[in-house]
Amino acid sequence: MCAGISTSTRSSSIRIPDFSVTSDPKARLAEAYRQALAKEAPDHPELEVVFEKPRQPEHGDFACSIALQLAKRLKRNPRQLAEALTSKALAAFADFDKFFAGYEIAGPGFINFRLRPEVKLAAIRSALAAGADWGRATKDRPISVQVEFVSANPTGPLHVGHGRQAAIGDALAAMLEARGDKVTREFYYNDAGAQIHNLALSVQARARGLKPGDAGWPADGYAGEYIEEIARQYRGSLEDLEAIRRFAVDYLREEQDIDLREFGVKFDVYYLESSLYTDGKVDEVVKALIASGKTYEKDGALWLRSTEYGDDKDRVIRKSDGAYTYFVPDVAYHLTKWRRGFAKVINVQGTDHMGTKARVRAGLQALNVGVPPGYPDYVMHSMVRVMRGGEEVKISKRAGSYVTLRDLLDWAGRDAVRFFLLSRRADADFVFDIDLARAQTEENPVYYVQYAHARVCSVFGQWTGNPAALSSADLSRLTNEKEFALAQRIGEFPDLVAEAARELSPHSITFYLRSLAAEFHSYYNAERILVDDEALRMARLALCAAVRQTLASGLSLIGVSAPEKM
RNA sequence: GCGCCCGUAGCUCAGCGGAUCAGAGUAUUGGCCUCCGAAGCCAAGGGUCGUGGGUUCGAAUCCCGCCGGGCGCGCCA
Repeated sequence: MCAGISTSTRSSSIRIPDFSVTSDPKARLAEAYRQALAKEAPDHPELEVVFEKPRQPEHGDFACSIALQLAKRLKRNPRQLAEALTSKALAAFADFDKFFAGYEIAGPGFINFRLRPEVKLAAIRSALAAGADWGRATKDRPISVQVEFVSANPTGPLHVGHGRQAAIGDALAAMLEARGDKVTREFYYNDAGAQIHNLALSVQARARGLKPGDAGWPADGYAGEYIEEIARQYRGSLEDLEAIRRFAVDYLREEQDIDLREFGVKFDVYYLESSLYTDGKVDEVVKALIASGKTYEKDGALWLRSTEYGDDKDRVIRKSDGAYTYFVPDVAYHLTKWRRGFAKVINVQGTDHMGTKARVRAGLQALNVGVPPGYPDYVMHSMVRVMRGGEEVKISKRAGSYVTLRDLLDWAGRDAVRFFLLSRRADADFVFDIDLARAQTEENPVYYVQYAHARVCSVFGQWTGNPAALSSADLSRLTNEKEFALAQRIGEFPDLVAEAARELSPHSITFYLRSLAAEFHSYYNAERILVDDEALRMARLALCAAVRQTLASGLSLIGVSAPEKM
């Protein structure tokens, strides 16, 4: 929210203009127009006043099309309405001139506003004052949010899809934290059930000298090379399947942890599916579902009428052989999330788990314990294809049937992999070009952003002044358009983070960083920073310091390093 | 067959609560280092936004059909 309060004391020096304005002029403007609209058109409360930054700079800094929307409903001339709304709105906006250089009614009825340059430049002070907290916000009443991601079965190495999830989930968590919520990162292990049984059988078979395809090899056995490694290192009895299972699961969990550490992802909670059985939570859910009256017996199995809660078909709870389906622990697990007090839960999953969304929500609704209908949220991401040398890579030796996260890290490194995996919308198909990610000298977007940061650092490395003095630099010495644009871009950062967090779209951070880096590179080539004129030099250094802070803060949100040298 | 998602420049992709939306990067071509890092900058060419309708003064954006692609649709997890 717009705090609207400037806590900084007015400087006594008359040489320094007032840059301490922290009110959000856009919010003020929108509010003024909302009130004007309420007077002009009380019958149309559905109309929303939105100010946006026009694509083309000549259309000003903020633009609004409310007059056009209203004209349609009132069947009146949009330009006249724009004038009428504006005169009402500005009459109520006493210090308009303090923020804005002017406005115009353009085209069919757009209202365009131009900020005063010093308002744009004020972002520089804000960024410097905030330091590492730039872009962050605090909430009076933070909510408890859980982001569940990766959640790979301990049946093999992590694949590229898990990598995408790790990048997305960790960035989402960081963004939500930055906006003031309390975030828990959680990993759920499906360490019970048939797949784990297959894993144990596969390791046992390998240990007995069998290979995939041999007579006696388990029907759904795992063929990857890692099975052989596990079998080689297992020292216990080959008859003790339970011991083999435990060994294999521990081995693979450890291996996954190593990859995640290298990727820079840490989890607060690891939740084991098996604990849901040992704690009795699975039984509890079954009883609760039966008590709900929404179950029925058919063909020897127990079913839930999940279609009554938006699922596309009813689900089996207990199979005719007496065992529960995976549906039950899934619901039990999500019930624990609700009971653990997570007001908001975001599950990051691949689109191959599309079906679980309706199922889990339906199961929670059937329990009738007050869980909201849209709980939990899902961010579904599509699959990753890997290209190398102009060809698609489909398998790795180690995993057998898929490319691993480790392959990606070995080929391109953490920063490039993170940045790349976040440079697409989650639900967009994604082709990971290894050759591009490896390119250290050319067209690599990661280096483009990191280079901007290193460049700023390099400038500061050649300057011997006192950094503390930057905060009192005379910003009115900044007078060219590139400087205004850069400052304005910096000023957008907090809103951008808030918006990306709300929309659950970490990719917009990477796009923002590219724009910011581009504007800085352009500025750097056009103007010299370390000029002889000391006041101008200080002002430009202050701008550079704000750029550096914004790049560092943005990169940190997506888990990419901000190097001082490259 | 049903459900969800996706078709935007040669390639990889933004934009998609309509308007001021035809964009970025890359590739191609041509310029810029005696000067803070050329991993950079400046400029040019390149697309009837899959397709056909509809709503609208106005559609890449909303609605419907079709074509093409992905993922689901198990008493597997």
